[in-house]
Amino acid sequence: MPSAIGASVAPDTQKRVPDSRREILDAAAKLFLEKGYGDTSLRELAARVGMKAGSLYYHFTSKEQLAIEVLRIGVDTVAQTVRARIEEAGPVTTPAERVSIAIHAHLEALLLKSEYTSAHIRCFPYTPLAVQEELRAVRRAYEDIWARLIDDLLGPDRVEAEARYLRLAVLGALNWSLEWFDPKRDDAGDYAKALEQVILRA
Amino acid sequence: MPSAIGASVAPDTQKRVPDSRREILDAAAKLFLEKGYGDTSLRELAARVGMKAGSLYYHFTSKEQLAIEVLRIGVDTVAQTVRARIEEAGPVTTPAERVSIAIHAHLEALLLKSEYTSAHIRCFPYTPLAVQEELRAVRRAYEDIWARLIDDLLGPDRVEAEARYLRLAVLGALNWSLEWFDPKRDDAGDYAKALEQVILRA
DNA sequence: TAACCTAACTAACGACTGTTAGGTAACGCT
DNA sequence: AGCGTTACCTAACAGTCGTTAGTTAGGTTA
Repeated sequence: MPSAIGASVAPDTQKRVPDSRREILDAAAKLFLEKGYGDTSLRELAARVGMKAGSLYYHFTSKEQLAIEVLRIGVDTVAQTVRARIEEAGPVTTPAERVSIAIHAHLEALLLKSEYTSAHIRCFPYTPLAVQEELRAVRRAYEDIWARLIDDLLGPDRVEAEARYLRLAVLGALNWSLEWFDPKRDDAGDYAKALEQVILRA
Repeated sequence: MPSAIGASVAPDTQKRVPDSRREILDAAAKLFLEKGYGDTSLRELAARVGMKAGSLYYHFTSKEQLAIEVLRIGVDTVAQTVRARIEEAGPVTTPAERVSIAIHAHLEALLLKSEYTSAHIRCFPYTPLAVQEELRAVRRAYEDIWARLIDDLLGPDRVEAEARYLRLAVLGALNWSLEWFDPKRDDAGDYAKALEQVILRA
């Protein structure tokens, strides 16, 4: 009776096995976000997923490797979110429209969607140098998306240094929201709109 | 020969005694800035001022108290810098001029003047709750300066929520500069001017 | 059934943490 | 000359850290 077995398997196809690895990554992202890298202990992390500290080493070779993986997912998430939203808007958008879309998408990933992204933004600077090295490429790739967006916005007779400062100002206004955003009080979309208004007047 | 003694004392009046307490605070600010609160060890801090860890307890009652003192100096410095610059400009300034002055002053304190201020900005969120509690009032006082500045800029028919978002966006763009500012490449005044241009178009 | 793999466990290592108690030189004041 | 204070030291406490070695129960495959 293979059909009966097949039928009984069908309803819960995607995670018959409790995916411990993903659970660890999820919990690590949350802990890194709320405590930072150095103050996150593997024992507390293990406890949150119902394990002992030593068992984590079955899934990851070291705390640094774990951090690399978490923070990489963080950048990838926000980068893919922004790219996807711009793609969805079609090929005939103005530079200003694309900047607006990117602002909304960045905040969506940072504040609503991904603890990985917020963990990255918050604790990257206090991570061991080996971790920072490992993430340089992915971070650079995401920065380049914004460099392109801002360059298009300012047009061909922009001053390069000013474009850079504008980009960093926008990213600062976006990322700093982690420090004050309160879901009970604030709305990510509202803030995106406010920010978009300020920027799209130049 | 009291006059001779008096003359010999005069040249070095202000710090005949090497002010260890201030040296510790200075070194702590630097360490908090580069490593964060949790990863700053009292032994390394002591080593930087030529002491042993236990000796720090002659000057401070705990690591938390030390952090409170460092971070408080950080806010006080930036608040006094901003207030002083606005004061210097005289009583007949426009709201836009005052915002411009505040932007320059905030960046001056954050990036050039005070490791205390940058230490505060960078590691406040990862500080023990007791420390955060202790600093709530001073932080609030500085926020209020900016709330006033932005309110004046937007005028009486502003929307309260939008004023708040604008204020947080500006402070985000300012504070985030800690993450990318490189004295060899960047100029704090230039960034201030770029930022001022973006903001004073609304 | 025997061999192997998976996913966890326990127990311990050495290093490091903030903190405290007690000791000790050097100094100013009486 | 002696006393008290200042500003440090040494040594240790109890606890935590990341990490490793060795073990074990349950499932899969030969």
